[in-house]
Amino acid sequence: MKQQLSELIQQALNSLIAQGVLPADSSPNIQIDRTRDPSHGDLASNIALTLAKAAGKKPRQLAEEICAALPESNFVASTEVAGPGFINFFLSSDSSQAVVKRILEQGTAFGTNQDGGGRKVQVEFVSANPTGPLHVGHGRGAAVGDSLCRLLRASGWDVASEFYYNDAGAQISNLALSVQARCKGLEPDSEHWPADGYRGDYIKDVAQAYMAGSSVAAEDRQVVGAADSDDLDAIRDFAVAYLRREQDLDLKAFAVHFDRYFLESSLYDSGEVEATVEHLVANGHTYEQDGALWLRTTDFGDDKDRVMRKREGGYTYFLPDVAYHLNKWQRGFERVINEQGADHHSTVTRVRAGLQALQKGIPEGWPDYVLHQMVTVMRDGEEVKLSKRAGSYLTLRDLIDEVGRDATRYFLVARGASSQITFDIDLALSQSNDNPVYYIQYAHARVCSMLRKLEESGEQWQMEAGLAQLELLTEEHETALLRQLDRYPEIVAAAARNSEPHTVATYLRELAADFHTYYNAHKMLIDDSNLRNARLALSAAVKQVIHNGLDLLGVSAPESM
RNA sequence: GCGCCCGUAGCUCAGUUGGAUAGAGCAUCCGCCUUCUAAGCGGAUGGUCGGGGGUUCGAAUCCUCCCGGGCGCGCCA
Repeated sequence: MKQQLSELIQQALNSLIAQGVLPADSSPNIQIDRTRDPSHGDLASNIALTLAKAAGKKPRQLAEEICAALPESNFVASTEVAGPGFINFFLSSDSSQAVVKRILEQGTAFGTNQDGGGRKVQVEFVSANPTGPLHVGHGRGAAVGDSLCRLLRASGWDVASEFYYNDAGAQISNLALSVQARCKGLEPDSEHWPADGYRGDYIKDVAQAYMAGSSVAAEDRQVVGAADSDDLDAIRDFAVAYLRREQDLDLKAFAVHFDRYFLESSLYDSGEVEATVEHLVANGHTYEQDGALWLRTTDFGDDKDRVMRKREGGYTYFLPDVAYHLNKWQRGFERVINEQGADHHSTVTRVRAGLQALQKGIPEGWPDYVLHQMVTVMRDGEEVKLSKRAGSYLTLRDLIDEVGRDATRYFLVARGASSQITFDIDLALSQSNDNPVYYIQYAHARVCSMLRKLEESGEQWQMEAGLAQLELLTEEHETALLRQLDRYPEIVAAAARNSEPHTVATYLRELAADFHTYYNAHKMLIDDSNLRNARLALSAAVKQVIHNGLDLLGVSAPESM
């Protein structure tokens, strides 16, 4: 619709240029917005405001001339000049009602677009190390990242989701030592407890399973406990598998799927870490100091240089990070989005700098990052502290068990990633209006309920008849809904383009509100079958869009509540 | 001290990427169930968009300087 309007305006501008009203070199990008206020029409353009100066005319006068030059069109009912010089477009009722037909014909495909053009994009998210269960912060990453994948898929991208985890560094050593300590019967208070050990009770569970010779099957591996408290390698392998399985269960409960789990250790096994070092050295961006090997990342925008190889010989996490991203690039992902907690934001410039130092033609701003801020969890009016090493530990699965998957996902994805959020368990548990997800789902269930009710009375909703009678939808609440429905494809496209899934949640809240208002103002199961079929067609369209939108958020659309 | 994020109604947050009179939910107050699910609807109250400058036809939005909060600033990840 915007596209068509844009063409109309362009034609008008062309004829004004031909008349000499506008300078020949004026080629503005034509901006068209949806109006906030229906009295301003359906769409509006500020074109006259931006061109007024070049034309040497007052904006309103120029707007009048543009309106006069607009070609006839069957989808614009009228235009008017308003305010400082906006051109407001009122769509014909035919064209605004047609959205219902498009929705019902396209079904789940309505709202999708081809912006991605089949190009490959990779989304990396969660990427928690296997040192403990997933917490609410990971949940936010999972909700945002998975929704992002769904949005990109809906926008024509070839999406690959990936979970990267460190199974080679110091944290894993600490994990192994902690489990070993538990195997030997030590408690965290003991003087022999490992210095940076993990103190949580779940470590005891791991140790018990290991000593019992349990078999553990994770998404990407299977391990049997060796029951030998002196075999640290066996303990490590078992602990990693055990905690990986726990995370698998967390993610499954959250309905989040990954196409691939990428192990840091594989970068060592394949020699990619070593090759990356050699390449950086060969490029002359490194130097030795204090017995360590440094990369001069300050040449690429970092605020200080970074150590790649420690004095004692091992690599820092930074180097495998660079090797990993080179690996992504070489796999052909021209677009990569890393969804992470903002507490790791310092890696952004570092990784990009490392990639630039490789001189492989990787674009400067590659990859993209979506950083989510912290989640504070409240219970009984008090903050729940989430320390992995301390005792009390609220896991993502606890939360899902307590408040439900839909509410948890919705809450974590409904707000902009860059704002800190408070997850109030009591509020989420209250099953009241405080849970907007129910409000949206209820709108969906209401439509289902009406259709059921109609069938129970021996009637059927006739879609074709409804679509043939859309002209009957002239009530104010109906035109408001039509306007709202028409926005949906733009919402999806913008959310995917800007990596902002929360805008879909905001939109669905508004759509549901418009529907509830409509539902209360007008009766749909009426004797007049033409009007009934038309109203049910509109309602079914709302149902479809809510279904599609909730699916993008990973939230279910129940038929009854 | 340096870097990134944030500051919008009493509370939680939106704000269509610079547009017209700044919105929603919760809370408070007043109404609506013999009518398709009241997990709903209607109305009222509530704001110097943290503050000062600047950019322009036009700023919550962009620039700058302050104030306040969060997170980083390891040869941890």
